[in-house]
Amino acid sequence: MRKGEKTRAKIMDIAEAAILAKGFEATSIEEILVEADITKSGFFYHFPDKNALALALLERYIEREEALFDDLFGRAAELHEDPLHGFLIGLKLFAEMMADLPSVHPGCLMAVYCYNERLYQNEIRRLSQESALAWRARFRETLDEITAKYPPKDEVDLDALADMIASTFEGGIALSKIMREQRVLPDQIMLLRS
Amino acid sequence: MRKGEKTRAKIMDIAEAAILAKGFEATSIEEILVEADITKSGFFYHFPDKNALALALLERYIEREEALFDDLFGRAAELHEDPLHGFLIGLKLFAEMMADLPSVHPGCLMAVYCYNERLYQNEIRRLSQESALAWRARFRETLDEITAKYPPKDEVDLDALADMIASTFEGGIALSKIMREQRVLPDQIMLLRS
DNA sequence: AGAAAACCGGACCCATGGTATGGAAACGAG
DNA sequence: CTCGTTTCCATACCATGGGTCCGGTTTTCT
Repeated sequence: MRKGEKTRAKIMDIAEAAILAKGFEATSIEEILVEADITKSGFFYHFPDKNALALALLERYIEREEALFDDLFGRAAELHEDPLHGFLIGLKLFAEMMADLPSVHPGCLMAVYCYNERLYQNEIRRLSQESALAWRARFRETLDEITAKYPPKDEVDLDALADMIASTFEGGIALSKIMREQRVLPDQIMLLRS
Repeated sequence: MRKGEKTRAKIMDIAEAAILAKGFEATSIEEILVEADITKSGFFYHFPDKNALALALLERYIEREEALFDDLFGRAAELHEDPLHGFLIGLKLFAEMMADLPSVHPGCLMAVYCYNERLYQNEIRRLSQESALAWRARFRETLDEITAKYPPKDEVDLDALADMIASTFEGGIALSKIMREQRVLPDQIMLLRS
């Protein structure tokens, strides 16, 4: 029982790195087998097909990201009582984390899939959409707290503002990758703070 | 000479739509042949391989986008003498255009390629990077004009600010696609104006 | 010890990208 | 009208990669 999960995790680690680096279809099962030192049968024992792998990766990715942000903004909230300042600290922590990456951000799995969307993967599309809505809800909550204390001068669509945060991440990651400049993403996050 | 270019354009039109909808690798040459009503030989007469098609598409895409923005912000600048207001009008025009699309934005080719980057496509990576730098330069120029007239209160990195515009587009497009909500992109652009 | 879990081996199928060759229409310039 | 170039078509073929099948073997847990 334990061994199987270890192999499964190994496959997923290798696959995730390769997929973020090269794209989903460009990552062959064959190369995963070689790196994981298993056989084709071994792979298909864990995953019925490549899509199942993609789905499992997405699920794990979303879980991890949410855990990361829970931790990050949780710590930030502890550091500062005020919701606005807590939020700003959280963003700063995140920007620093991104700036500390060994190279440019490896990429967002959701974006990879959204730009590779094959029709038959509707489960993946659903999960992505659901996750994006969760992000909106998460930041919306924070924004509600903030605006309760600091009413904005003029009317703003809080949902759109919440989306702006996730959008900045996605855009920053994409631009970072395209320009091959690591600074872009953290810069964008810091700009968002203003 | 003329016939050939027509066929070539036809192939590219079909391919672009399919690639934006499904991704690069998910778009088979076969389906393009069927839709364009040509044979395999016909295809490979125009493009040595699939990568050449990808490259040609990217080149055309970048040209079109630049022409579009030249036109958009050119018209906006004519409408208003002031650089800041001209710029804001340009953004609004763009947001309206995006909101008027029949469905969600089909996607950005650069993003598709950046999330599908195979090692051997360095020409594509180079072109994307170059184009992104051109966007930065373009908006940087506008920002220079604006800040010359309206000096910002506090120090800002104008390059990062210029990147923010492209980043908002990329992020907005990605989120639009992921959430399958058309409003997201224009909303983000309008938010950028503030 | 014995059942279940976690693989290995290898043969096989099919879709897809790509090559090679030998032509046949279509078209433009002289 | 003709001749060469451009623009394709037809067919056969190859390699790679996803995926199936199935029988066997080792590991692990109870």
